[in-house]
Amino acid sequence: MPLVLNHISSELRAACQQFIESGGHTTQSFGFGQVIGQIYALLYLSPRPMCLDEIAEELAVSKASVSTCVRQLELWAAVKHVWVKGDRRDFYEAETDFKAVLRHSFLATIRKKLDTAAVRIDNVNASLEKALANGDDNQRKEARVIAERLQRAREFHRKISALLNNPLIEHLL
Amino acid sequence: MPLVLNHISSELRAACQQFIESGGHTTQSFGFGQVIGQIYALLYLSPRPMCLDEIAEELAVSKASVSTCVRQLELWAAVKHVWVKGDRRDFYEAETDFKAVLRHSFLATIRKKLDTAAVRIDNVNASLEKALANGDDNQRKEARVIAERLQRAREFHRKISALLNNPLIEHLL
DNA sequence: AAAAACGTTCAGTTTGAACTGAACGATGCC
DNA sequence: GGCATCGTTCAGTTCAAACTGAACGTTTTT
Repeated sequence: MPLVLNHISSELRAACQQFIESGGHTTQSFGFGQVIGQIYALLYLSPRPMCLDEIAEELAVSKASVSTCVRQLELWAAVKHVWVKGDRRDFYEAETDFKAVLRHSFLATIRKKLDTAAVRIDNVNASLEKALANGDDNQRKEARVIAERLQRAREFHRKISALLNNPLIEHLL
Repeated sequence: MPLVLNHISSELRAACQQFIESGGHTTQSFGFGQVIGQIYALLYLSPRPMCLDEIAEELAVSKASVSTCVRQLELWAAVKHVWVKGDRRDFYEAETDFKAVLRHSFLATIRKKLDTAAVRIDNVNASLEKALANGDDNQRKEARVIAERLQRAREFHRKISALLNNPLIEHLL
């Protein structure tokens, strides 16, 4: 059992496992799986880079999960690929700059969701214009009221996007 | 069929349904169900308060879902209870102040998740102190390194909490 | 060239949460 | 008092996403 955390005291090992479990719980509560948080927490505590098999064995999960999750973490810039000379296995270590991780993962995810929502609202607007053009007077009046509300929703959406892209936020961290 | 949106033109009705569907998709992508977003979108567009049965019929979902989701929306201050005199049914209308909704729903949810994460990290710290007290020299050295990393994680957590509670954010909206 | 090691992929399973349908208690109506 | 209406609750179902196990292609080793 080449467990990375094996040589440390049992109390410390328990603390690390709690931390890893906590990381898994956190990511799961945000809609990403729990394995992804466990992997990041493990790499964050590990004194040296780890390869897929080590991670899988340490966390007792399948290597398939580790493969996909590590790729996702790499997309988020949460882990970095590390080459160990003389070893063709892929080693990974955690990005300890939380701000960078947050920027590439959480905020990026929210931005993406908001963007798809914006596209959908645009489609609504298209339908709305047809309604404004075609209906009779009473219908146009109704349409104008709803158009106004949709306009407000769109404006709010714009404000949220601006807030997420505001560099001030990262300054506050 | 006492559908609220029935008297409007078919084009406008299509636009509303798209908007409702979009709302459902948005809330679902954030981990709340899709019904909750559909209900809010429907009430947001509705010119008059609606009762549970009307909502259920309009969205073609069970009244049980509407009951629980409306209660959740009420917790978030996203919908308001409205009494119609001479009618003992519960009517609801949408809170159109998006900032208030965001404050009570999304941000509150994130704060809550972060708090539970903090509690878990505190537990880790407790285990860590035992490790620092008990082990031999080498183990204490290891523990100090990990303790430092946990300290950084905790510090970052504190910053995030501060950011979420920073009134400046709501100012930016 | 054969075999072993490594990472990826994909179909299948598991799991957890959303959603439903039916039963229930409460409240107003006749 | 009997009956209908309304909202809630809870066990059961459905459904989607996470996760797994096995197969595959590629690269290295002997």
